[in-house]
Amino acid sequence: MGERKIRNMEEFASVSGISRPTVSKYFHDPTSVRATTRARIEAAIEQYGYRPNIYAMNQNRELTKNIGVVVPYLADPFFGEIVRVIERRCIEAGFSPSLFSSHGSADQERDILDTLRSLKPAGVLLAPLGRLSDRSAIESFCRDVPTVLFDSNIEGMGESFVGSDNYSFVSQTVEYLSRTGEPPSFFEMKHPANPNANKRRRAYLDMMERLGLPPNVMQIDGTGWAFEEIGRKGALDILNRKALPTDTILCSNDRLAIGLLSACYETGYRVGRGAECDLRVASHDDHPFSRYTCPSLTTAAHDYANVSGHSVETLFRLIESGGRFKSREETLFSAHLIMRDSA
Amino acid sequence: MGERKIRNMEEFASVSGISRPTVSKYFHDPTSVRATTRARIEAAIEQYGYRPNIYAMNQNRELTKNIGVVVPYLADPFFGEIVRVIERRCIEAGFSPSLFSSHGSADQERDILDTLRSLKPAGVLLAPLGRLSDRSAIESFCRDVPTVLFDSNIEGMGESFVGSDNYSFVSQTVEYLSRTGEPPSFFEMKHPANPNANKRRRAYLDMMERLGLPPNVMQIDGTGWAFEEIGRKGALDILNRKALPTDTILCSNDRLAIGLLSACYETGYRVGRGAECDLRVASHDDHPFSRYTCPSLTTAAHDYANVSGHSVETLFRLIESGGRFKSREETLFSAHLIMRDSA
DNA sequence: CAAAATTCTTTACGCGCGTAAAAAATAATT
DNA sequence: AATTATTTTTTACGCGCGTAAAGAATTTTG
Repeated sequence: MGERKIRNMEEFASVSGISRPTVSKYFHDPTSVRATTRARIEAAIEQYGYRPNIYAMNQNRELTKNIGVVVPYLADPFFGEIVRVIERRCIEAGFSPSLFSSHGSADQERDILDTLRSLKPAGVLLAPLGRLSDRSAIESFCRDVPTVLFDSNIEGMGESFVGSDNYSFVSQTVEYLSRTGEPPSFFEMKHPANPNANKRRRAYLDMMERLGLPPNVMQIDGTGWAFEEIGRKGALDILNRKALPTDTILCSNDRLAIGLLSACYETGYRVGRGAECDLRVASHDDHPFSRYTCPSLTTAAHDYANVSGHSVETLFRLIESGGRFKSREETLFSAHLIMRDSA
Repeated sequence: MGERKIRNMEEFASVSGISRPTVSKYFHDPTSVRATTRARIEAAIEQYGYRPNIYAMNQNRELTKNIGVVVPYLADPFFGEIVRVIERRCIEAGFSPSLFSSHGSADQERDILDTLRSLKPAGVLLAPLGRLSDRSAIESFCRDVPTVLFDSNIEGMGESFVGSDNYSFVSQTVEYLSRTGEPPSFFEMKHPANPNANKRRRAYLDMMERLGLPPNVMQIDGTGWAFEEIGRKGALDILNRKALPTDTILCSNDRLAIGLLSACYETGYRVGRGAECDLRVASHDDHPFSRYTCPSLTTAAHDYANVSGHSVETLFRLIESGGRFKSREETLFSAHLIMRDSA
């Protein structure tokens, strides 16, 4: 690598001794040219370090090799992990993932979709904000761009949804908690932004009814994505008022639970399943930090690998099918219980 | 918005009643055309929803309006927050930020730089992996693309570095801890990936010497970016061996501290500054979760706003200066102590 | 109101690459 | 070796836009 600088494909073709259309074909799909030709091209790439101009490449192509990945909140390590897997798979499959975070704002989400449209991506993996999302913006986007929703479902939008089965989360935690101690009260935000939260509440109520137990839902105030702080404030309020209905709390999600556990620690409530403990706490998501709470958090874990893996596979199938499925697919993966020390 | 679909700038120019070169000029800089012309173009944009093809736009332009943002580890909420601020500022200034995460891998970092090169960005904000980074890859990249390093410095690379003053972190925590109780031992990884870690150790040793106190450094095993787990394992080892040299521990960073606190909780060590406590723990970074550890973590906080803000401003200045500064700038922001319950 | 300054239109070319079609070269098959 | 199948070369055009130059239109200035 070094020599003189190659300016364009024409020049590269001439120094590699292959015609430009063949070189172009190679960059579109290396296996589409004869092995000996491929070797010569690759030797020249090695030597001159040439890469085609991606802007010129994409300007005519109706479908680029770009894949858009949109998450609601990047500072949440949960999405950080999901993104890592998705990115890797996209690159392995020869796509260029572009990553976007709505940062909890519907305006940003809309802007991102606008930007994505002009990137002409082959497909998009979209984890929408949820309740706050601009439905019509997403709807119109999904009409134009092959889109797979993940994490948060919005009925009818996108060609497919891949996520976790909220019922399986809650049924496992409720079953476990009520089998091993007092039945749980449910701890959640009054106005959750994420549709999964509503599914979880309904699953809780359903499970409690099925088990013949009295349900109890604590709904705390707060808006936005600072779930830990919301959970902490809400929990402090309840604990200080000594308004705990049971000695077992099931949180809608781990980030609320992290806040709640910090409130318990501050107010001296001992959390765990030992005899000396005041309170059991369990939750859902298996947030990367839930291992490090005090005590470590018993929770129902997403099938991370399958959710991210299947999202990507579905999008690849969608792209190969020309951007449309016959009917909208919904795939839900079951959770599995992670027994730790908090319950 | 609606009408018929506009295919290109030619068509858009004709429906808006303005010539194409003028329209092109407008999209390059709206203030460069007369107000009345601007109004007519903007009315047409509103009506037809046209956006120029970004690939065609960028194909000739030597400098695009793209800005690359590279962080070492996106699942770390610290970087999630930084990225949020940076993105917003870039967009406000009319740039299109593209976000990349090395996910802790030097190979990925190199690939990202390769990709970025072909994106022809106006500039790049790079938070390198540190010790693991492929120095020569970064060096050659910085020669070709105007780059501002942030968070982790690599001597001599990029036109500028913006980060936090590690000495100010450590001097504040050491001073505070040794003033209010036993002087601290230092808790860190034996082979830290991040250059800040080495600066912090040296600052610790320096401070202790200055205060005339005996230093004590505990170096734990472990590689990679799973700092919490590394911290937990290392702490468990020390606690179980009852090998704590002092009752005060200063962690190199919050993620290690989070693991250490979880180990303390597991093994029954009470952390805090009360008389009933066994141990004080403090740390550095003010990680978004350090507020929610048990007990909440006393730590030295990055000047988040200034680090991210000044990084962006510096890059803008660099771009305006044609991509080169006369001499390499280094800007360090001081930390401030956040007193919480752990020490 | 005329002259000067600014802005816009017309015309034209080029960027780097995709891609189609026909001819030529190479490889596989009999 | 001759035929056939596959791959490559040659030639040529177009994509959507940037941009330069010269002239026309508009606005500002004196």
